[in-house]
Amino acid sequence: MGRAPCCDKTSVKRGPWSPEEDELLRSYVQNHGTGGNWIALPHKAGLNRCGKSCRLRWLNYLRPDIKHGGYTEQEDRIICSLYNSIGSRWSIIASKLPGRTDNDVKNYWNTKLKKKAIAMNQQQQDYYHHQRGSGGRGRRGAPQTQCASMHPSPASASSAVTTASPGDAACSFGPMFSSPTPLQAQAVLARYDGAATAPLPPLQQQHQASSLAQFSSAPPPQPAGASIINSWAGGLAIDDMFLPELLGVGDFPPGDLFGGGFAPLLQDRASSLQELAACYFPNAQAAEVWAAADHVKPPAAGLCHSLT
DNA sequence: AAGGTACGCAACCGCGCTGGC
DNA sequence: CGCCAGCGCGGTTGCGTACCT
Repeated sequence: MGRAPCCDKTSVKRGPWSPEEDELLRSYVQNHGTGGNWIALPHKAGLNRCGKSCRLRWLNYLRPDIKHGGYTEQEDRIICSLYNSIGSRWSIIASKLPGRTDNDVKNYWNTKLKKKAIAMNQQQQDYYHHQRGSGGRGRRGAPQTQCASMHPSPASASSAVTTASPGDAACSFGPMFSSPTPLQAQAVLARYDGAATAPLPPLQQQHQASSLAQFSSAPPPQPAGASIINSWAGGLAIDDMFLPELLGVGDFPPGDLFGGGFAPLLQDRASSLQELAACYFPNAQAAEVWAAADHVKPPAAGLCHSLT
């Protein structure tokens, strides 16, 4: 037996909204608010629509502060960085972009940004192979490609797999990465947020120290031919993985990072790192609580407030 | 100019979570 | 404590339009 539908789909209108319906919904919400009950709202507003449909229409289209299109390079970078770090949690990513909705960000990623990232990855791989082929020393540690940075965490692995097209082979989003463990995330947070945060309990300090040591250690030797992709477990810290993209700096070849046109927006590396860490947890204590709860994903509430 | 194809986006679907009872 | 209605989210679908042949 399946889940009961939220409304009688045979008796409510579906499909595109008419301007009249938009106006009805807009005026009702502006005058009365949602009343905390979207299911009852369409009846009160005189709309022959499902409550969920009304909610979606309002949140994604009618809300007064909504922006459509015209994504800036800064927004691109925020999306890419957050996608890399937390996966396809569009509502969280969208919450960092004023005026953007999760649906909008999701569509933008799926239709434009992902291709951009894939193209850049290919460019970087070509560059890397060229460097190796020409006997260059290569870059510090294992080469970090845009592709690597574009791999979502396993939190989104399933969706990433389903949305990847066959043509994505050059950057096949797959479950290649293991997420940072809660303690690792905490360690990363503490690494950049340390001075301003309260000391951890002794046991947590011990765990954090070992986690940090593991997390921050140099990557193990990469087997030939398998060196492109690094993993959390391989020793890449958050900043190593995608901070250069966010900052638009680092030892990346010219021309990468979406054409290299991203001027550094965050000049101060330390504060940038803190902002990124804050995308995971509001503070070290929150990270600790989360770690103690052994959650798989960072908590949805309170994320990334520093970027808003 | 017409038909086919690709793309972008709005909307829908269904599941997990949460809070009230 | 369990149930259930409602909410919120991510994934998917389908339609309109732009572009190509």
